[in-house]
Amino acid sequence: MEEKIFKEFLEKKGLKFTKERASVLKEVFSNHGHFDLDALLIKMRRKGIRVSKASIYRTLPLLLECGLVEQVEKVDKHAHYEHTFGHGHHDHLICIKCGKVISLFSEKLEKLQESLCKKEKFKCITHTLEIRGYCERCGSSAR
Amino acid sequence: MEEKIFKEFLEKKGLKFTKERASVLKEVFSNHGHFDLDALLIKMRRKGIRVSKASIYRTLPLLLECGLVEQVEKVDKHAHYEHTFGHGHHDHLICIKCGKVISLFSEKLEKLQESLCKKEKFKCITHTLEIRGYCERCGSSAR
DNA sequence: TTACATGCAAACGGTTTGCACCCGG
DNA sequence: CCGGGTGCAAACCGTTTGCATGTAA
Repeated sequence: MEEKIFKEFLEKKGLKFTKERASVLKEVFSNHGHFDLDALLIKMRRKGIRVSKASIYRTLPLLLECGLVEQVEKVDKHAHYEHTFGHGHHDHLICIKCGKVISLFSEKLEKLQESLCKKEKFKCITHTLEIRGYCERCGSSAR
Repeated sequence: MEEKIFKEFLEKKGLKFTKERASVLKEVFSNHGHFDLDALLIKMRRKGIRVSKASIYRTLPLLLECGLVEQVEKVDKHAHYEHTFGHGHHDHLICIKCGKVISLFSEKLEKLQESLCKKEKFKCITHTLEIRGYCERCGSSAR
């Protein structure tokens, strides 16, 4: 369970599992799909959970560091995230019209990337593949 | 030649080919490799070329739009760019230690992406693959 | 001549930080 | 009790913009 992973991670670093961190974690895992920081805050406020924006900003890097959350780039100008638990690494198709994000994972793609890194003697840690274009719905009406 | 492409692009949009735009274009194409806006400005100042930061900020989107420049994401917190003329689209390996950017292009990778898009009925316009890790030099000394 | 561009400096807006108080271990 | 955490508001800083002036076509 994600809470256990997070707790152990914090403990290992001599950090505390506070109620604020617990609620951010819980909220992040309560929906699938990507989110941005403001949306997260708003949803938490609606549920009556009190956390400051600063705490969310301070918690997210920890979640990234322990691998429970990944960053999705370039949806718009702020950072977007999504939790990884239960689906692991994957890539994204981002619709430049409606903003929809389609996740996909391709074993073949991962393998190919690995071999490209090997060719360059590059030690791959993470990667991000983002394909921008029009989703099925927007594709037909696209200019 | 890139200047011709840019001129035609501007003309088509009813915009002007000013000396500021010309010098930004020239500077962008005077070195290979990626750059950020401040570095570009500093280099231009050193050469005695006077352009305001605002003009560079206003010129770069045009260069992106006409495909002469592409954006490289996530090197650090500001936007990085590179011109595409003479090498076309390619992907990046970014060293998270020294910041080195290795460009690579793989036909196989492009084909694979295309077929993934087709499967999702997604009309691909652009894509970005960025692999972060350690380059050969930093890989050995990495913690 | 007349849009469109430029330079400057001010405004923006997402993210980070300093600080006084709080609390998990 | 102590060292890390929180909330708040201010500071940051890259990017955008308003405006008076300049200039390509």
